[in-house]
Amino acid sequence: MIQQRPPVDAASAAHDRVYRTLRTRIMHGEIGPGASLTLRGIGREFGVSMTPAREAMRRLVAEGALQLSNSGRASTPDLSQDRIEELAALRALLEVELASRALPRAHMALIERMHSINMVIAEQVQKRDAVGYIRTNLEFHRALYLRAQAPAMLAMAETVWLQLGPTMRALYGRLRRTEAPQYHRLILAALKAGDEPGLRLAVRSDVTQGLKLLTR
Amino acid sequence: MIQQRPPVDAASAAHDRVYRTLRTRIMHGEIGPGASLTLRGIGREFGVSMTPAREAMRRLVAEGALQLSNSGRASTPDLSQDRIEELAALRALLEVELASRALPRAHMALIERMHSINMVIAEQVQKRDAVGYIRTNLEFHRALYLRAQAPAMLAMAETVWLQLGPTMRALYGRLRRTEAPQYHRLILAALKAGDEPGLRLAVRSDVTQGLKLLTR
DNA sequence: TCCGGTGTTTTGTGATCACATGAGGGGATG
DNA sequence: CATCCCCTCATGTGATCACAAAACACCGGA
Repeated sequence: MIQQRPPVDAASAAHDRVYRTLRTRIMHGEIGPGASLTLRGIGREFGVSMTPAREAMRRLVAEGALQLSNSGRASTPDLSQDRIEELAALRALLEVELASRALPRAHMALIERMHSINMVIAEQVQKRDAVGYIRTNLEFHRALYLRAQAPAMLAMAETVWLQLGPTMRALYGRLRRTEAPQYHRLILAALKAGDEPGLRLAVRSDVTQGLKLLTR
Repeated sequence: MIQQRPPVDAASAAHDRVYRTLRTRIMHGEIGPGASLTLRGIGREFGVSMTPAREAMRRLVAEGALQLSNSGRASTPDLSQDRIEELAALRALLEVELASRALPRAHMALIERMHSINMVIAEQVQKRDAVGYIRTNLEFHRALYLRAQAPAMLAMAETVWLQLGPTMRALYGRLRRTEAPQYHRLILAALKAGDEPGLRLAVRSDVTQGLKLLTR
């Protein structure tokens, strides 16, 4: 079966489509830690050959979304506790700064949108929808950080999210919670009040709370 | 010419060798901003086919070391001033934290080694060796940050170095300086004294000094 | 029942090729 | 002399194949 499908630009190229799909899957915790991916398997799923599958995989490995065994096998990372703590510290470092930069640009429309996103989070927590919870939680944070006008910094934060994706899934899957994240309310209150120290503290607390549930 | 060279592991694979060589070249400023790379050109230089050249290029693009035009052409990034400021802020954020974490583990042997590295920097500044200066300067910082025992954080800092590589070259190439970086002495003094606030300030100053020379 | 060896299958790596597209150059026209 | 157009060549993309090595399953012996 010889098919030459000529994509017009990189955004619609096969390797990019594979990359974006897998990236979203991993970031949202749809794949558990330690799961292994094969080039031919990916190619079969997406209806492409090994070449674009390999490029997508390499890209994900470069971002830390996948790790390679010594023989070239790729799998989602199974993070050690030290690594989890380090990535949480990175999240705190980057996201506190992003929130602080976004604060002067956060108007009422944004705060209202974040509030409505938070409502969706509450629903998903009640429905025990772990993947939906992770996705909407990231959406909440990203809505704020986009206002920071700092694309490189946001990209780094997303890379950390990506590395934590499978672990977050495993964590929240074990977790039995019924209430929405408490610190999101603090974030919204600090945003309304224009309280920068309060915002920094609220973001830092929100980011590190998940870690505390794991370490104990 | 059909040759099948079977590498035993990923570290000795052709694509990895190409990747590491290009990465070092970009990080050290051996390639100016805006220079374009072609798959066949890379393959010709390294004696490999387009396949490993493409994998190396994708990896470098994922790390921000290269940027893609809308038609898939890769070139070293020509950063806007906003982006340069953002990356400098990221360096400050990450490296201050790395230095702070390394401080309790910085023994006399490390400080002496950093001092001798600083001597080499002084020589290279006098010889107007821009590439050597960048390389040795990074070695100075990395020697310290390795003690922080935070591999993910160090990897992020190196990613920022990588993105700034070509721009740094262009910057220091225009720069006419005769003395070694002043803030390195402050860093060493703070390390000897165990002075954490002083160390944070010294690292932040050292990281952001290059930016100031550009913005004015 | 558990362990080691052997043959088979799966998997990653790299080379090569066809194809469409974009870039660059040369010439004609204003 | 500048500008637009067309043609050619170079370049990225994706498919396919050969090969080696790792993983796996199976089986016999202790």
